[in-house]
Amino acid sequence: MIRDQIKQLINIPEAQITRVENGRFGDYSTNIALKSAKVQGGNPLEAAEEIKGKILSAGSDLIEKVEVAGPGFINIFISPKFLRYQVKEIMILGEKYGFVDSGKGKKIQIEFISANPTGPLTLGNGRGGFLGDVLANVLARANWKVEREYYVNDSGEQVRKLGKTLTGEEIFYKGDYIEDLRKRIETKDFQQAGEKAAGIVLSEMIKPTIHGQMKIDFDNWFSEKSLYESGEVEQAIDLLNKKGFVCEKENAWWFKSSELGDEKDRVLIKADGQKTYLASDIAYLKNKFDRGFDRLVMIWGADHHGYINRIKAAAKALGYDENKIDFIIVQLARLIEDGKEVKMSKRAGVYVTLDELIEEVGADVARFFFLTRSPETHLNFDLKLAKEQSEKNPVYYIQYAFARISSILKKAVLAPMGTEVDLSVLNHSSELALIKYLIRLPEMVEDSARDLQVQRLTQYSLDLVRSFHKFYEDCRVISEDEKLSQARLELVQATKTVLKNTLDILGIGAPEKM
RNA sequence: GCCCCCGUAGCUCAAUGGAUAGAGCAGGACCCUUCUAAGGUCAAGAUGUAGGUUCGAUUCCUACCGGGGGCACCA
Repeated sequence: MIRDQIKQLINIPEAQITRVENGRFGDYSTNIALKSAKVQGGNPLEAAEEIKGKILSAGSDLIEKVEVAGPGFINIFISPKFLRYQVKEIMILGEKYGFVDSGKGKKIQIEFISANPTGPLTLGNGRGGFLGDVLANVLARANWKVEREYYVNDSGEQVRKLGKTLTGEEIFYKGDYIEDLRKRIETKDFQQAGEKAAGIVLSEMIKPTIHGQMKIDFDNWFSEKSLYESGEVEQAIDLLNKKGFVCEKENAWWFKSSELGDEKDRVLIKADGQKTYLASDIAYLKNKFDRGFDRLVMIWGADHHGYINRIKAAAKALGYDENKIDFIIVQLARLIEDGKEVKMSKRAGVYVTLDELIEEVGADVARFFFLTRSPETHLNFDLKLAKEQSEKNPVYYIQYAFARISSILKKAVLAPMGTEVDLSVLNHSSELALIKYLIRLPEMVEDSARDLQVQRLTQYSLDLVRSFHKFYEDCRVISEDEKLSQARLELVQATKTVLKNTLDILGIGAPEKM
């Protein structure tokens, strides 16, 4: 990676090399002189000049020039020669271009969606769902061994409520699917009815939406019920008890989580003998750690944020490192209709399902829509507007570039295999600018795997494609000039590779024709 | 009352403490006898308010004003 190569030239481990957006200040920049002057005293400009000298004396062909600017920035310009060489590199690596090794083969699990099997998936599930899927793709490219897991809450109160809704004892859920389930389930036992219905909802509603519409493949569907059947819930409570974190109060059994950073203690076993959701969740947490993951990612809706301290407390109580857990809280989506907010409620039957959304705008647009937004922002969702705007969506802008590329390559007569194409004729500013975007992919993967911010990748895909469109406008690829044509075709081919790899990470289709 | 998140252009969103705050949509002016005009070029347009830390703040801290969510022997 280029950042690492520059870092080696500077030879200061703590130096941060950042990519510069504005070409005037070079391609990469470091503020190490400003930082070190702050710590050690002295003039940052002098320190910067010293480092500049160090870089230049290394004589690397990576460097075009180095400038000291402003209060003490060191700006580094990459040489065209090096950029052209990167095109070759992309051609050689192909679909492997953009893989990095920051994960070092360690095991990570991402648990996401995990919606209760009591009804269809809705908007909010889309947000966490696409995020989790893309995160998994990114981490896999950063050499993490990734598992995608869906936790199925097929036990507990919500299943009983579903059962009661079906037997007519009490109405908790509404919607056409409830009528449908009622016809198919004969039993008057609400427990049985609930379990049977949950199974149907999972296999006939949730899974088809996830596989068929969202294009997500989970490695595991983990059943909450199985934790009860295997005795793991009991064992987890026993273990907590042995460690002294359980006490009895008012006929219920409590987890003394307040001793471990939670605001208050939490019930594990209710006075009526029922175990709470937290009890099985602690067993689930233990199960995850025991499976040997080096890192756990949990993607939850904002309504679960208060749960973080409980799970951290449980991790501590059981003797696990709570810092191995990354909680990602995605804010809820608000449904807007005719300019006004409509409160979504599964119980009242007011919601937009993911199936509806994807049918209206398509899977690619739906994905991109959610992925461009950082998880912590509150998003407004207007289905009507989404429908209108899907015609003019950024996804089409991106896919159009891919189609253009494919069209050029189809038309071109490529030099025979093994012919050495001379890229030194690539000198146009649009050509070099495009290469600068191509070589960012490995950085994007490394950064996103580190901070789990995947909206960066959608932004990148737009920047990359904009740069290509500009190149297309400025530089005719297939022309009389045979040498130039071949060089540009190579650049177009490299662009296709990088764009395809980027779209693969995002899970968005790359059409040859539009 | 306490805790978490958000407030950026008319609208929807970006921006590891950096330099001139970026896009798309909507609106304005241009560019097709040329590899896909679902494209390109130009102009216009924004950090809720008040302080603080810093060489430097959309970003960190404090207060305030708006909006969302959470504070169960629910999940």
